[in-house]
Amino acid sequence: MDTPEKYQIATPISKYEDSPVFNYINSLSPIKPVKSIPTDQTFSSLSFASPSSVFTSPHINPQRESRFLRRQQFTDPSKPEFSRRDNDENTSEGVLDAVHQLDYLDPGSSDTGITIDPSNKDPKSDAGLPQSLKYDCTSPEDNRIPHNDIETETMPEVAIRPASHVHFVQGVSKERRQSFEIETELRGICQIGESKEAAGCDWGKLISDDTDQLIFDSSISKEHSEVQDHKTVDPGTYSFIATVLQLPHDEIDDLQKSQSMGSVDSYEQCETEETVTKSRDVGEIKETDQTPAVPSSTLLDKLVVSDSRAEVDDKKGKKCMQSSCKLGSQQQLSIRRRCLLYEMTGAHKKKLIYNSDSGSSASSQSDGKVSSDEKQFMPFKPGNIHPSSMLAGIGLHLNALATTAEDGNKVVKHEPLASERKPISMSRSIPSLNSMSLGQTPLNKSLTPDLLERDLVRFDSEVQATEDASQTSEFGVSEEFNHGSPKRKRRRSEQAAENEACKRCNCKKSKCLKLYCECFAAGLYCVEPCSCQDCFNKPVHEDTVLQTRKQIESRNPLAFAPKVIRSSDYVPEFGDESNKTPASARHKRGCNCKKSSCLKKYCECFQGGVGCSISCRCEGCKNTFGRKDGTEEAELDEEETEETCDKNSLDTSSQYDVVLRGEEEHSDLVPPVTPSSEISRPLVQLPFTLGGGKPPQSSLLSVGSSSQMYTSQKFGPSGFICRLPKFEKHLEMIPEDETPEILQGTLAGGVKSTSPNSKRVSPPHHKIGSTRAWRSGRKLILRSIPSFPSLNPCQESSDRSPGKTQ
DNA sequence: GAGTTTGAAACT
DNA sequence: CAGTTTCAAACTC
Repeated sequence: MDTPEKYQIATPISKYEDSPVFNYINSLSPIKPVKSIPTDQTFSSLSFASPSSVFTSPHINPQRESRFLRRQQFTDPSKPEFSRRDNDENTSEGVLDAVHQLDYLDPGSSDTGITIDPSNKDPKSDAGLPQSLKYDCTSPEDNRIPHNDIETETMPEVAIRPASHVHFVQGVSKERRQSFEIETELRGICQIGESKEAAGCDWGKLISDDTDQLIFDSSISKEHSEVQDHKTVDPGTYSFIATVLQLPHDEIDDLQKSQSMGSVDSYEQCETEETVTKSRDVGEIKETDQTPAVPSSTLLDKLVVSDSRAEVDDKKGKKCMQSSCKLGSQQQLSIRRRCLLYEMTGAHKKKLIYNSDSGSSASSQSDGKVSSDEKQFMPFKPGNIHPSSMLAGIGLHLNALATTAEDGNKVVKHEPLASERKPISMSRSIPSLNSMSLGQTPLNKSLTPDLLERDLVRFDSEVQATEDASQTSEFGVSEEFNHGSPKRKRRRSEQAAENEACKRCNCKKSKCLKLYCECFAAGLYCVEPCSCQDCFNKPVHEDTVLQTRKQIESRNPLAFAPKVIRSSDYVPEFGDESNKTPASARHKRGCNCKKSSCLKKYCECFQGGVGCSISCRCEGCKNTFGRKDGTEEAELDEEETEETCDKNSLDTSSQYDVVLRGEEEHSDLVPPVTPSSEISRPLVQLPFTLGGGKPPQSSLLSVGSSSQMYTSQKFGPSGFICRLPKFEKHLEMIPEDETPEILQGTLAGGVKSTSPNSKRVSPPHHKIGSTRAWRSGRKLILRSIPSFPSLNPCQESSDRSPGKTQ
């Protein structure tokens, strides 16, 4: 083992050295290069920029870097790929990966006795790297010197990154696919390095590098002042770094704690502690820098952190496991992961799941228990529902999201309402956790789809808010950002409840066994209030209902999925609930309105409180929530979709700038979005048809497909691009989740802003790593992406369906 | 509450 | 995949 590891280690190092970055560093003076900052041009270059160019012109990169870095950071969670992509870039990720790897190794190693490694690492890392990191964060000035050195190194890396980013975006899906392998390799390398004590050093370097990069980025993005960089460094970066650095600490702490604690409890504690530590870091960061951008960045960071955390948690969890009892079965580990993830996203989700599964009772659980319960439960249900999957599910079913997002509070409320109606439980059939999570969740869940559609937006926003809150809380930052107004949530929930309560069908010929029937479509049994005739949608005819459902699903797996899809994760940044507005959601299929101008409930988009998207084939769209052209809702009123398109085309250049801005601005941006603000919106339109067709698996769609769907949706709307223009102007921020996707989509799709009217530009349904998509937080979208597809070619649109690119 | 309009769902 | 029919909600009166 050791020998090979050493070799590997060497390789990584060599990579770094070999990497253009290194050369770069060597050639360049370490001093901050530069931050020439952001010239929008860079963006253009970015879009076009080939990696090589990047290498050649570090300066340019730096500019990008700031933004990109942030983005990357945001994306980081998902990014393992990035790291892989560019080994050089890996610094931050690499660290994380290393940590993960360590964790991974740990379990196995633990048996072998390797377990020691982690401890070793931790101490080292703590002593060496972490401190340095903290140092940096706290006192940038002091650190400067080191930073400078580091920066020099990072610079090159950063420069590289931009290119990688572009590629990444485009080829995310592919990369993700491959990312596994790459990650494994990287991890292996990192692990090796770590395993060696050199790892400690490496770690330190890595961390320092990361920090530097981050700092650098921030500095670049914000200002020329290099020194300030330290101060200004994005909280996010800090947090990110901190998280990275913390990992070791956390691990150590966790180990200690876990040892003291024991099994599950230790887990929780570990997590909490981690969160605390993170929060601390965050706090430090905040203290150091609280630039306006901070909030957003912090949020992003949080997201990222959360991701990292998830990883860390996993690690910790594993460690805890080992230390405690070695509960150690992989299952347990998986459970923990899940738990962690859930926690990250928010307990509410967990609750929802519970609720759905167990029924109302579960949902009612007091918060106090919830945590424990959740964890316990989590394993069961979700088992299927992996966090990612959950998200996916959520994405699929807004309903589910709504319910989940809302958490116990809402859930409780809703359930009663729903309770009246019995959801059609596919459970028996089962398999279905997946299905459940995906489309069918609604059934189990008391929540009616109606709510979903109608209230989805609300819920979504709420959910996001809750998620944010949860995340923030974890970080400790929540206070600042959390604005989540429980009140609003409650209102929404109540409203939703009302809606549900009111829901009833009036079917006469369909026997309530077709999607015409709202009850059936919602996965609910008809109830008294329904005035349907010859209704078969009753528990008595359960078999019939289930069969029918299956048939329908076989035709269209997403038939029972919520029609309105929310961007899911996009977590509104600080309390901007405004972001949560319905706008964030999109109708999965899009409407086909011709006479209603999408201003009446005939329009499903309008009904769902979401704006029309590219996927819509509506004519004369005036959807107040957002036009299909991409105009954001608020703006929508004006219509002129075409204009938007034109703008888009024009914007391309400007977009770049905007995009860049997004990073910082978005923080500020916090779009006050009215409900209409689509910023938050995911743009997503579900391509729905995964491949134009319907995925074969009906109920099974579930997780996998669902997740995919979800992601794809996000990506899907190539039209997205069209919106960009406005976005740029109005919203610069885009949820990370979306952004990457969007970017991908845009890149891949090449945007076809050209035909706003074009009725549906079929979004590429790529299913990029679904899991990641929801994950974290938001990333700023690089709006910079020019509408021109031309860029795409570089980017490997190949990943994405070529169709999009057009 | 009846009739009309509308667009999704279902069918061919 | 496109066109048509069926259906039930949304809307109007």
